Amino acid sequence: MNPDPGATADPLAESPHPARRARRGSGAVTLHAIAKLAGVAPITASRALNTPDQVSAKVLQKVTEAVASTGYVRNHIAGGLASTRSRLVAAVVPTVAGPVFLQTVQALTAALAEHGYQLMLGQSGYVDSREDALLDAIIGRRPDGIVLTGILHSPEGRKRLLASGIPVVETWDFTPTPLDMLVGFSHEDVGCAVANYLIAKGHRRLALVAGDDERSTRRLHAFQAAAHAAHAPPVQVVRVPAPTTLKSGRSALVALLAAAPDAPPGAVFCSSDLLALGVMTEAQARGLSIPTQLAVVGFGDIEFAADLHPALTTVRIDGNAIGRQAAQFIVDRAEGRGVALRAVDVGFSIVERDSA
Amino acid sequence: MNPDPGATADPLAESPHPARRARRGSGAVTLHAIAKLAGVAPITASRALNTPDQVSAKVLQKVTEAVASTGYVRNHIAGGLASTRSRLVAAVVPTVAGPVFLQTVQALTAALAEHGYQLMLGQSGYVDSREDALLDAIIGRRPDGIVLTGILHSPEGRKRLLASGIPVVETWDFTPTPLDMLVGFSHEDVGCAVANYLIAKGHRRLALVAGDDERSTRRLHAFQAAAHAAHAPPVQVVRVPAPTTLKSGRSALVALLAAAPDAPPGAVFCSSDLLALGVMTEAQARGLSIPTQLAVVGFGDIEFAADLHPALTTVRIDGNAIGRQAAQFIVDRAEGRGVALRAVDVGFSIVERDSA
DNA sequence: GTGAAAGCGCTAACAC
DNA sequence: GTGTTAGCGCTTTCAC
Repeated sequence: MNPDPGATADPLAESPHPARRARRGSGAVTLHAIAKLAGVAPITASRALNTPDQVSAKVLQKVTEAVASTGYVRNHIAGGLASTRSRLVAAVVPTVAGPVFLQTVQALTAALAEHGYQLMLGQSGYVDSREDALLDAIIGRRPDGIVLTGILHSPEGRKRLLASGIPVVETWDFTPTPLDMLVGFSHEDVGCAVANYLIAKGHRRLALVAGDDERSTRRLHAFQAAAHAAHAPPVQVVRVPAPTTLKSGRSALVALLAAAPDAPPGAVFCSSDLLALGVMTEAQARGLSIPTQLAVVGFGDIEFAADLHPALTTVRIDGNAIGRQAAQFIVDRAEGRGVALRAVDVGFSIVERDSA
Repeated sequence: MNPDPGATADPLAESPHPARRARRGSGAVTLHAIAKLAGVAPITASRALNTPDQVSAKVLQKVTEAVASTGYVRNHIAGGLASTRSRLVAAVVPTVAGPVFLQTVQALTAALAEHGYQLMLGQSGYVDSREDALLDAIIGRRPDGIVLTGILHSPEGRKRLLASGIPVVETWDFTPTPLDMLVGFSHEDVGCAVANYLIAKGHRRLALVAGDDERSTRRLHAFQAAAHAAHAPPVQVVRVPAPTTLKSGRSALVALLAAAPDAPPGAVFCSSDLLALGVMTEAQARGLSIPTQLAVVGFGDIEFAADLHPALTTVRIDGNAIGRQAAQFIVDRAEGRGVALRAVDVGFSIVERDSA
């Protein structure tokens, strides 16, 4: 495999021990070999790679050459053990398949990579049982930080996380009692803002289609409260199982129409853009005109929301900003920088397009 | 932080060295502490955790109790260094934001977790420059395997991967010259099959909207060849930049219609479902009826393809199977099991719905 | 600016 | 079935 022998093999041959045990090792080039090639101590080679300005130019050059000639790639596993800094960060999502957290994961991965950190991905699923095993698997890798997106169900799990001493960033929410650090926004404010937006547009008969997860529920309650405060009639509600799909959006509109044939809603707020697309699809299939007969507002500002027909009015969350800020929090903490700020509210905005 | 002192602190106090250096360690409970608590040697505690049937029931119980009482979580970093098996697997995708590889990543993550492996995620982006740095970051973590989805641009990178000796699985393709292991399907066969399908449906004027990536190009060529073989008129082609979007699908249909106002295509094959949704959206906006005036075929069978209106006819790839098989390959290799098979063709199927 | 020694926490190899 | 020993490959501490 290695077309360049000689250079890498010899330095190890003159080991002082007269062959006691045969321990295999990985066979890869080690920092020791680099040091020998460069004629310096291992620690000096280490410094040349990690903190180049702590060594002389001559040493730096020799080490660099040795690295280039051998194709050495440093072993972060060993480094992590010695320094108790793995430069690994874990992200936990319910599932990667959903479109919601993708942008966050993408931004997180990219931002971490810039600082030399690597992302580990864990899926908590929608079942509690897996969560504990996942947490053990993660903590066992001693990441320098854990980013939580979506909820962590078990209180047991929260305890374990806390006990591990690993920095934690919770995202996509803005709870009053964070585990550690927090990057998110208020779901209550979203529900309230959308209700007021629709009411300001002249709508009275409001409806809401929402997943049965906790965050959607919070938006729902705030939405209802705002409608009530504006003296609008009671909000017509349909809950669908999470994760939300286009299909459940279609069914939800059917249910909505069937429930009140005489007084159909004039506007509906969906707890995801996919749900909204489902509502729009069903409306179109039934010849219901949007936004004239039914106004639709989504949530998430999915990539293609602007290009739908009609273009979807929705709530935009800056998933990118969340990912970047989460990365920043963890890197700062790992680097030992004292962070004054522990919670960031990235807010949201209602993107007004054609569907409402 | 830890509300349960006493149990964990004492065993370490009687260290034989009269305090020479102060090395801090992580402060977490170690296997040594567990062993002391259970009254056995560290290696025995290790065996109790890793290979429980190699120890007596009594020892197993004592160790289990010690683990429970201290909340011990084993350090995989240290274990990985000692055993040269990190139980980490890297997956490289162009970007997590695209819907294409999500199912694969999800299945991969889940399947690996079942075997005690954890996924590291790397984004190669659409720029070559990042690739080398990413590869170094990955190899430096000494994963037990690397799963490649989407193309690896640089031949330099391929060389590095090979030299690292890490098992590699390439996915979503079936090339004749794999780096190592392979799970995918033939893009040529897809292009050919779709062309024949449309022709069998009586279509003659075929069009194709495709991303400018390599795989789409291969489908494109096969599609053209099959159309030509069936004596159909030349295929009308529009290329769009990768990653494909709903928006570019809309523009593509505009371009298609503008290019041949007198002889519009009767059927169009899109290189992604998102593109197909864009074409359908634009068609609907223009009052063009699908499938009567224009038949549309997508690629990928995105989650909501069946629920669109009209339901989208598309090419289904079993991303789940790809992810699971890739995990199997890597676990088998890591476990030292000789694998006879090194390449699996998962095939594809045309899912006939209403749009074509 | 450079180095020697020790050891991070675990497991492979060899005993018994 | 269990223990002893050495050491994975790196970085920390302390010393020059």
